[in-house]
Amino acid sequence: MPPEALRRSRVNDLLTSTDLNRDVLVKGWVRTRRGNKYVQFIALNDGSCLATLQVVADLSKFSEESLKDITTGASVAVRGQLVASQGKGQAVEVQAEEITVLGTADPETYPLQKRGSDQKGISLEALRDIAHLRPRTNTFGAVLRIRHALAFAIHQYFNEHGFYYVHTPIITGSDAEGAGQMFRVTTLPPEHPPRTADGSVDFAEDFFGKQTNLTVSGQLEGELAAMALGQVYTFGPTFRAENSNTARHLAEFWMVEPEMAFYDLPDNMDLAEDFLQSLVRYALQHCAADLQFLHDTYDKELLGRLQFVVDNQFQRLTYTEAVEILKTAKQKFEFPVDWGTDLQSEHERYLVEKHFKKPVILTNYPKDIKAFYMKLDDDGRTVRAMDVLFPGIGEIIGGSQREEDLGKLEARMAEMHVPADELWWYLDTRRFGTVPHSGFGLGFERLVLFVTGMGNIRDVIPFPRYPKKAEF
RNA sequence: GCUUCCUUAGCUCAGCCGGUUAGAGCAUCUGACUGUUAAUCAGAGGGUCCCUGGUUCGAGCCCAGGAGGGAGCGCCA
Repeated sequence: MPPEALRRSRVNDLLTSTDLNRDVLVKGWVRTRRGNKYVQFIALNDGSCLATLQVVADLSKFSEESLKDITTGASVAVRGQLVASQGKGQAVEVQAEEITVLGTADPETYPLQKRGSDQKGISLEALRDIAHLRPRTNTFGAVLRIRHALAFAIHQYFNEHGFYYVHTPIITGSDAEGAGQMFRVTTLPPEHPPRTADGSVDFAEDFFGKQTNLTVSGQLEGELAAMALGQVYTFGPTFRAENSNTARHLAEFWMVEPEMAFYDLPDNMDLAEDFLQSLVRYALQHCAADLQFLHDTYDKELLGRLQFVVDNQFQRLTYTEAVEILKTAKQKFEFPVDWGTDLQSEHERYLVEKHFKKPVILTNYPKDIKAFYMKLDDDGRTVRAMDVLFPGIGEIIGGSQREEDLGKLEARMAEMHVPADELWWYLDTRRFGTVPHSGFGLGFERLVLFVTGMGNIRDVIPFPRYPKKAEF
């Protein structure tokens, strides 16, 4: 077969191949090159897996000069024989016949040189400054493959359970969704915007003829779709203009929001629990090598923790019961626990990591600390809210049964100063054929954070956006 | 936004009580070595000590302001 006819093989396929002693073509990026003047070894990675393929260059076939540009980070195409490895450490290797350098990487300026024998490489913080190159590291390759697998598993889960994927708008005309500060979307000139008679900016002149923002949630539109399709979900970008500086917040993140007609709160909890367990199980089954690497490198309890979540039921209890546990806890808290105030993250951590030692679903929060659309309990004091709390992450899911009674919903909106006239279309769902329904929001990066065991949410999204950072 | 810590070579970090010419490991470069495995061995090059100002005979070190980053908290997913 002439070399031109050879199809490129992926590194992952070659490493697992038992079809040896054949011509192969591989292309990828050089991780390291080592050897002597007689034989050189090139570790080649193409992103198809964590491992590298060993390419052997016999110096009787290659001049030292021709290998000079094969440095860490360079891209190459290799044609050669796939053979059983002569050395230890790998089953197969490629005896190179021909190596073409596709792109060089100047060793003096390419920042991702191999790690030293002291094991100290470039820190995760330093890698954030070169986020355009960090996918080439073992860590970010593993994280991005796991991130992909989880996104795929989400679509697969919902598809298999009769949910429809709906696309809710990114630009929204209402700022009444109540989930935090919003980013304004405008085409008005920032220097001299048109003004109304009273001097304020005249948004009637703006692109949409009104003030518009980036969405903070697709939930309200998701509810509209659920009132026709039954079970739906959204999976899209979400924007919060909060000045949040933590390892668990981003200004731009991806959120999964299922919304189900005819689901009450227990149905909602059942779905959330099965959903999360299925996703973690999927990652364990399909990302074993990448997870093992992250386990060995960063977090020796990662695999045990993931398996535990899959194997054990989540602990369900009401907010009121949680407050009782916290009040009698021997642990000293910085903030006092009082019925009616929201739990601090130290309280949530105690419940999850110390008291129950498993994921917790807290329900029936006081109505005054939750959103207007949550269904009021019969006692009139609490609402049918649920927060799923995970170890190390805190709140990974927030959801509720929605208030389906028009009168009660309007009363809650009035109480909480939510402008009902702007949400006339939302209220129409309660006006025409209203049904009990529920839903929740899963922070996708928080899921990736949990599954990868990474410590900072900025390291589980390719190009993180947070206060003072929109590079790349 | 608040609290707190940090910023010294490409990277990870030392740097004593304020005292001569700024230190290590890794990386890079050069050389050696017939199958390496984070190769090994020998040598070399590499510095705006984050910035600005101040104190001092003398500042990487002390003081003030600024910038950037980490961790914790709040907001939440």
